[in-house]
Amino acid sequence: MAVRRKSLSTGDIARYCQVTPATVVNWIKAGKLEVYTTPGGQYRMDVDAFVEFLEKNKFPIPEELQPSNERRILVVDDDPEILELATESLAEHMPTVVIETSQDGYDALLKIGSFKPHAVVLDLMMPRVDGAEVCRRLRANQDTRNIFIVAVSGLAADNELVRRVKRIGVDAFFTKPLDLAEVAKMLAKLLKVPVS
Amino acid sequence: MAVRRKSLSTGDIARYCQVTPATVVNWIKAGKLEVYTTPGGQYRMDVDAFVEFLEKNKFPIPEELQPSNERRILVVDDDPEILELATESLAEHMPTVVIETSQDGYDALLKIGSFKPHAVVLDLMMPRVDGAEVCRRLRANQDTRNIFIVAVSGLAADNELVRRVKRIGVDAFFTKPLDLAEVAKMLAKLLKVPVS
DNA sequence: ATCGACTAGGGTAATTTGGGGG
DNA sequence: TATGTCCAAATTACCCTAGTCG
Repeated sequence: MAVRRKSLSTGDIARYCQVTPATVVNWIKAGKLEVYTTPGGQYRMDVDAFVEFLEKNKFPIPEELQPSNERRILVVDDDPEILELATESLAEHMPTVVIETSQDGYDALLKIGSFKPHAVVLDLMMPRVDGAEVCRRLRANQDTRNIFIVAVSGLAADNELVRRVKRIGVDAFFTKPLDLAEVAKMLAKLLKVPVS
Repeated sequence: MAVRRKSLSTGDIARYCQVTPATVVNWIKAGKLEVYTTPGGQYRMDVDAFVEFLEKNKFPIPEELQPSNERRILVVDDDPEILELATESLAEHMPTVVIETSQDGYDALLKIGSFKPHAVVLDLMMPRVDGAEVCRRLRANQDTRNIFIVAVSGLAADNELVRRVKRIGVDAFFTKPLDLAEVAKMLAKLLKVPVS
């Protein structure tokens, strides 16, 4: 089940059902879909209602909509020591999640594509890769825009890079040195998993 | 933009089985095909279920429905015009492969992770991302080291960047302007697919 | 006679295209 | 600016029924 997403647009539904958005609108106008509209006049559908609809019509249910408790987190930092500490701490606080790591931005992007994490803990100061740009790309990309981004930086909160990242819209921001218990708490809250 | 369909209509099935759509509907009504219906009342069949059906009935399985034989190519270039030209040309020369595109290095890395191409056509001169570094990372990573890399550059072959890339070990190198027929020939050879 | 597949027609569904506003 | 969405009209594809063929 998509963690972040609670409502779907016509485009989302269209992709899931392998039809065009126009067709979805037809369904809505024919009263076949239980939707509501935003003040701006756009249709939204509840994920649960959509899954129910899929089941009723024997549609194949996409993997990310199927109930599953697995949560995946990718931790990115170029310092292997921090990486290990963070991983251990997060694993201890959230025993149910699967954690992977990357030491640089290139590997992180590759892993995001294949590992499909629900959340990324991202050190913005990566060598040779622009952390803010990575955030922007993740938000711009259809397949990755629902990934929670927890940004980490050694810089102060009023730094230009940091401001840029916040404008992009990360879900949390921490400064080094990291309070790993706090990071774990935030991740647990975002992913709705138990924390210990 | 050869994108793989995940669901089939009666017309699609009819073409594959060399019968008329009406006959396919008969099969469906006789319960021989496992389908679902859109809210509008049109039949859809899952590709996997269809392949299973074909196997059970000893039908020959069309190339493009065999995921195991599927060959995927990712084309990366920041110039959308070149991207389109290249994609069209490659698709024409190698009708059986699936082609995806990226306009920049960040997206390329994400796509390599998720799309898992068998070959990458990589313009080395990407904005904000070091093309040679991407090559190096692909070669260093266990999951990506077997991806064929076809490097492309506007620079002459004795340039420093080019020498660096060649040292890393790409599978082919082309200079712009591209001879797309030659690129297709090389890719076909690397991937062992028929070329037309 | 029966069965499975094709044909033809009317009605419906889905896609395509282009334009406009958030 | 770029993306996603909404709408409407035109086009293509599909469903159903009844009838035909072998």
